[in-house]
Amino acid sequence: MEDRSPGGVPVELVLGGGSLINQVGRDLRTAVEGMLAPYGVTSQQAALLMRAARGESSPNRLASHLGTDTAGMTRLLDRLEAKGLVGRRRNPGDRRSIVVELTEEGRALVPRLAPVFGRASVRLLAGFSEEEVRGLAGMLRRMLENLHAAPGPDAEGQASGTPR
Amino acid sequence: MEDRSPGGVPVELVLGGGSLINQVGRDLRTAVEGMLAPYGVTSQQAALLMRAARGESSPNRLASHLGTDTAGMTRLLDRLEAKGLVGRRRNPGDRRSIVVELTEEGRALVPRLAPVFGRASVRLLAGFSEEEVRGLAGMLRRMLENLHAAPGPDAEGQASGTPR
DNA sequence: AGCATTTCACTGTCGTGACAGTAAATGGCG
DNA sequence: CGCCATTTACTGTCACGACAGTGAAATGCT
Repeated sequence: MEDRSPGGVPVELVLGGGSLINQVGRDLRTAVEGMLAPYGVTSQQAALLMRAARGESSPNRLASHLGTDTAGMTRLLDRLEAKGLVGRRRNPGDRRSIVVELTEEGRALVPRLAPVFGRASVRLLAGFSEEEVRGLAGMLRRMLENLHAAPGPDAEGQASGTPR
Repeated sequence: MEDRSPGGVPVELVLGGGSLINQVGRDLRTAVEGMLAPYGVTSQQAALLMRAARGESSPNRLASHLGTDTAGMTRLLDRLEAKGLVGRRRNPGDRRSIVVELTEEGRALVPRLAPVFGRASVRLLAGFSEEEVRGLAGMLRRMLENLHAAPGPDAEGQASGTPR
């Protein structure tokens, strides 16, 4: 399809863990983590707390929003439970599943976390116009779609409805 | 709920591990790893082999290119050494440091790895114009600079007119 | 109803990042 | 020349992310 000459593609965007995209992601994560340190939570943990505070209570669904799988969720919840920020409860309607609940302490922490992500955004995107940010977000979503599309070199066809 | 920070910045670009940037980075990594599976190496390992083949032989410098630190490098080299793809040698000029050398097997693998990254690039950027790719790369670099710039909790006077 | 299939959370394992701390080797400097 | 700060690779620890496999519960099918 409208493909591009492989030679023109900057491979450093993709190269291993040193890829630009991964580099930005990691540094961003590290920066956020530094800002969250005073609250004793990591960026994943903060993200989970904020999601859960908004009503998402199933590990399964939380996992998809947080970019991990249920295995990772189990341990993430373990750590948060150990910190006394969340609790697990059996779902009476479906006894296979679990209800994630914030503790008082967890609930109290949430309002302090959101601003951190806001400040991180501002810092990350300093000097970016709104249009650039929109363009960036759009490209990121397109890349995500490209990756989720057919794994073969001849990626094609693939309606919408990304699984995540 | 406040989903945007001042300036209309979408917080989901930054939110925890579910951030768009991290998501793309991780999915890209996973995709590349799938393509590399036949060769029995991960994307980091492949990236290291390619770098080392180009003459970079100091763990210290390799680490910076691969987006990790010397601690990560030590273990990465451990794994590659265990696979028989690289060898370590003491640097006679500076006995603190190490020279990373590809084994025959490692050297033989390198030519097969590069095309994988090329194909991954093509797939990731399917439908992108060259101009978009340039813009994307530029924005990624600017974000990197922003992150490295102001480590303070109070974003150093960048755009958005943060008062000092 | 009875059985196969799915779904869910969980456990085990591997590969990475980030950070702290260490020992050996260098280099500068009085 | 001897002392000290720095550099280099390494070890220990924690938090993830991906994948495979498990047991229990819910669903679907016959």
